[in-house]
Amino acid sequence: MLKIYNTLTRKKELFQPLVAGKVGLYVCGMTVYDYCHIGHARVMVVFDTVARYFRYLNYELTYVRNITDIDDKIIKRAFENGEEYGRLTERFIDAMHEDERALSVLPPDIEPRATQSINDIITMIKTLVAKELAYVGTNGDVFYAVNNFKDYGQLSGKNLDDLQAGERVDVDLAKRNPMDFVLWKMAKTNEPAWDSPWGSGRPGWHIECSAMSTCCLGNHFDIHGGGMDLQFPHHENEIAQSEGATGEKFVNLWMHNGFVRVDDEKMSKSLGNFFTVREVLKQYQPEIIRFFILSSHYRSPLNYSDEQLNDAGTALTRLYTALRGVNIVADEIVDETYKTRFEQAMNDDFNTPVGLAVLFDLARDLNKAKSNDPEKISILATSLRQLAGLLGILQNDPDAFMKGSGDNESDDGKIEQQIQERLNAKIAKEWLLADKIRNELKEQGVILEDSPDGTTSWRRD
RNA sequence: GGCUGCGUAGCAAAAUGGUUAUGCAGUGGCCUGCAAAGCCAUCUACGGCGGUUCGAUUCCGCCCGCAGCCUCCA
Repeated sequence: MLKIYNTLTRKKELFQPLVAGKVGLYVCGMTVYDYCHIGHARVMVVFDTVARYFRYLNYELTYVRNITDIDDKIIKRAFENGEEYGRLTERFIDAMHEDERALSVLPPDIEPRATQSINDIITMIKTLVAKELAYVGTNGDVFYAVNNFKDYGQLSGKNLDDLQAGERVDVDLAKRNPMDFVLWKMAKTNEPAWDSPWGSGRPGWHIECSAMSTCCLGNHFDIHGGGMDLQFPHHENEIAQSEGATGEKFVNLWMHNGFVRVDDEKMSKSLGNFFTVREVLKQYQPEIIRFFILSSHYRSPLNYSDEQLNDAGTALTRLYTALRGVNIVADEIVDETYKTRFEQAMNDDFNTPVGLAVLFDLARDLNKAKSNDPEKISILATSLRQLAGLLGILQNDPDAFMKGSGDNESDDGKIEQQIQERLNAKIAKEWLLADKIRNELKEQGVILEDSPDGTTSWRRD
């Protein structure tokens, strides 16, 4: 039985789909004016893992993740670059998809874009205006009137009276209430704009997600997710907009993932302490990043450091070492005990660290079977690979993983050649020469492992 | 000021009212020409103070510390 932590109730709840056997999942995606950083990678990997698990449980899943391709920062960046904003967003959407593929993140079923949803957005704003939940401010922008939505604050546990509006940012005098937020923003000269009943402008940030999610999944759907920082005001505002417009409950279950931190501080664009995915990929294999992300629970903070990434690499190598040289049989059944343990972990709010612990136990069993119980090797290896597949790891060829990527093949050839020389030295019992070759390779980050049958395998450290 | 959440061994990270997490690192052993990998064994824990309980790291209260949100942010 799958249990998921619901931010709305602050409790783990038994997951009950609105329609038996089906799940609608909406996740707030990226604003595309820069490369994805590790924090974005966490959202992608976490919800990809959630999606994989729903499918594994045989749910018919519709996974929607939007792209914010128009907003103030995009306009600003495009202006700075002297670039047309649409070109800028196309570039970064492509880059995002590249990063995604690298991290074995499967594409969502629907990837709606704000600029392609303008009609739906305008329709929703019209409804809100008609219901007096929205009004035109003194500057012509359309605002949402938070005072007229009685449940405002239900998700974040905030009380309108307790919020200190204006403490950190100037209150916009065009609004009736400082907490009111913009639905439609009037365009300045030369800004991208769309026609609307309120004049030429563009949608506010929050409204696009309300419009796109209800369009793709219906007025009322199962799960909405995103980063912790979106809880307030973004998701709170989405609830106000959607429930205000449709009169129906918006979302049953809210999932929020924790932040990636650097030196115990949130990784964010505004702090400038972020590492982009492509930057990190130069140093670490993509699977190591994925493993690193899944090694902590999705709601916990995740501290980014070289030490952590190196540990993740070592740990992953242990799993691949267990699989090395073992023949995986495609139609072999998965071991029931491990399968049950793994499912119990995942059923408990997607507890991937425990899931990984199960994989390590499995790997140890497999290593033992190699010397004790050859008949079990096949089922254990297959189980390891299949269960790991639910996390999107361990699907590569073990040798390919351990020999690393990105290095050219002539290097590999040279290494093989030196290994052969060392094997000859070993046969001649010239231990000094053999050790010298091994040390030289070690200097280059190549570790040799002799096996009992007289062959030598190697991996990159 | 208001609202969340967190504090576990050298590091990372889970679960749990009484019994082994797991990975890395350390120590001892097996294996090996020596290593590496692997296997076996083993040392380091639950921020502080009270309360509930036969028993609390686990539940409750208070305190201390940390992070996040209350502006855009995944």
